[in-house]
Amino acid sequence: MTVDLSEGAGRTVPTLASIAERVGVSVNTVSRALRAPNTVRIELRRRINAAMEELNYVPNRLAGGLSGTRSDIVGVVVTSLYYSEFANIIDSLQLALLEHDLQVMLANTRYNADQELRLVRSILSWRPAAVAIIGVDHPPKVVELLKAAGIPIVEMWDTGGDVIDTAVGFDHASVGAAQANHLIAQGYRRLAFVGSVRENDKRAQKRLSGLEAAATKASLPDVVKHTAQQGGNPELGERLATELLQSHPEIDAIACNSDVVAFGVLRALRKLGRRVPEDIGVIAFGDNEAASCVSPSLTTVRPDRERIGKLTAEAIVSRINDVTPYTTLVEWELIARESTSRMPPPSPS
Amino acid sequence: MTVDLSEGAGRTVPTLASIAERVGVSVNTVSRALRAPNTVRIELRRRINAAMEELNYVPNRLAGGLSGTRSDIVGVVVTSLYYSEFANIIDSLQLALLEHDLQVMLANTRYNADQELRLVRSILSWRPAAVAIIGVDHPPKVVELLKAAGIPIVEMWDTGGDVIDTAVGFDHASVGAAQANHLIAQGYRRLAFVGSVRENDKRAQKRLSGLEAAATKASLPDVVKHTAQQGGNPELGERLATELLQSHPEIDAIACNSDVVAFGVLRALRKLGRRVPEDIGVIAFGDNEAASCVSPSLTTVRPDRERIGKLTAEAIVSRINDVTPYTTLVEWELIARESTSRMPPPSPS
DNA sequence: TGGCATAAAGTTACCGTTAACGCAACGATC
DNA sequence: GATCGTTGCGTTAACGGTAACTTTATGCCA
Repeated sequence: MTVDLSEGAGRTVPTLASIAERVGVSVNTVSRALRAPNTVRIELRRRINAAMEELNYVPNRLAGGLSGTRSDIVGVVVTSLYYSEFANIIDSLQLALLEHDLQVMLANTRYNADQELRLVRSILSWRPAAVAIIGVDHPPKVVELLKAAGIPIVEMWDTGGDVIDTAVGFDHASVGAAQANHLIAQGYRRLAFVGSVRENDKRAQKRLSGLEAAATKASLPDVVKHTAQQGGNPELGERLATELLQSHPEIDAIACNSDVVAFGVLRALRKLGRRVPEDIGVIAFGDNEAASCVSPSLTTVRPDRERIGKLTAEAIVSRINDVTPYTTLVEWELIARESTSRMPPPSPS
Repeated sequence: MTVDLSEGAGRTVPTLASIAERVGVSVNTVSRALRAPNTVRIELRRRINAAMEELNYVPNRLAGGLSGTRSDIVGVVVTSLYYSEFANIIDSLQLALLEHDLQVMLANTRYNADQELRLVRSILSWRPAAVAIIGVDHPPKVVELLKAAGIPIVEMWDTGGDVIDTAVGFDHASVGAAQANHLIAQGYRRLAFVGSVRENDKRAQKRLSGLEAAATKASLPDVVKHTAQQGGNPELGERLATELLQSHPEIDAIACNSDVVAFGVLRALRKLGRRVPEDIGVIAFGDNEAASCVSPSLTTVRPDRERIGKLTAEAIVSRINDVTPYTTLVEWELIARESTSRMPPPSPS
């Protein structure tokens, strides 16, 4: 069970004390040379740095975090890592946090509420300086723990409802409404919704609700839903679309919960001989990197993931510096492409 | 600069001592109730657990890690988080580590060697139980630090060369060779290579070398290379392919460093009126989720990312338990699709 | 030249947990 | 009934830093 320290690595990992001894100063002086260099004589500082370099000293942040007041860890809790759904958020978040010497500790709940509780607990046990978490809907116990931690909590991706502390995201219901309205404007009337809508994916549910509300408002027939609990992928989209059109051949537009599912939907429609966008329109959500490259190119909604990551980092730093909690709305954009372009573009009169 | 503890959270975070006091036992007994429950009387244990529940106790792993011998952190160093290149590896790695209560601490070097050194140092400062890192080619100082840490180091994605400790990956040169051989078998002769090949992306360089070696071996003319240092995306692929065919119209096959770049290459070819696969073949690497959904569907190489993540977790656990270092070769698969299917499939005689 | 602010280094007391050790109470053994 | 191994819990000393405080050396000014 012990970690292997074989082949000559028998010597122990250097500590502040090793450095201090070697240079002939107290431990605290070495610590100061790191934290507050200008309180140590320049010449002594140089000798200390040389010793650190020589011994390959790496500070022990466990000890630092325990002793000091700062911990430098930011817990990041996402619901999925699959495909690029949240990877780009983590990417830009991590880059921005790096400038403040904050380290990302990652957890992935896979849309599982029990797992979420366990992982949040686990993250908190590292006494992070802040926690960034996907979504604003969490089990009560999770909310309780996060609140009790007394650290900044930034909820990402979604907004609205009971924000624990600070939020950086957008309103998913209005995304759904925009999807419906775009389809309607393009002349589609019999809408369907297809994709992976997991029990704990409140965002997907909100988008669907927004879509349905807009359809109702436009006096359209009820949106036909055909969803699954499993994760979204092209194969799922292909299957769901095939089944959907078998039972509901009248459908003339399919909104997909994600681009990846839409890719499969497009494939199904091709196999079924339904022309897109003439016979059926397809709209999705996510702006996958391939959305503009499939044919027909996919109309979708592009949330600005890089910006969410960057703004989340800013929010974390602000909150650590005692700025009051706030909510930031992040822009998203409906990108109309071939898969829904039934109407000729308005004449530029 | 201090963390906000506003609105009634004035009370301090509970510690083992709080629990101990409340139950009327020593701190160590509470600690034991967590670590070795069967050394504490069942009735007492129940009271301790009740107190923990009531106070929302979350153990402080900084303290635990400092005091004990175990640290429960696994540092994961990747070169990119963009798109799904490594996200799925992290995903399956994290899931597998979870079973052993190991927490992922993430760092992203963005193919920057200086950043890699800084991040490895930062990760090591958390005294992780192990480090998983993309690639087997690292700056000397990084290797030195990782070796000196005296913990299991698992290098992922690539193999060969000087492995620090343990590796889980595949040989990228043979991927390149397979790509070339597939193109050749399909009747293509004038090969080109296109994509993002960053200075620190040794894997891309190895694939390219393998491709060139195979082309040379088959007595083909030199592979025409048109690469960029920036990250790969469809726009890059579109630009590079357009430029390539302007200067080298004789090219009849393009190997791409990544699927995402290939998506743009396909778009460029469509715009240029070159038929794929008849006039030009396109092969890529990565098996992006959309590869089977673009048209023509993309021939590509699929590395088994889930398996790499899973096997890396296994390697970490094995190494922590003192199993000797080893290297695992992970399978990859060339998936022939429409973009290179110039030859009729061999008759099944 | 004495007095005092200031700079530079040392002392000491934690931070919250684990691990080694100690010790009392108890049942089994001969 | 003295000996001995268990069981169950308490005591104490780290772990490697940080921060508050103290001490010593130095310079400056009246």
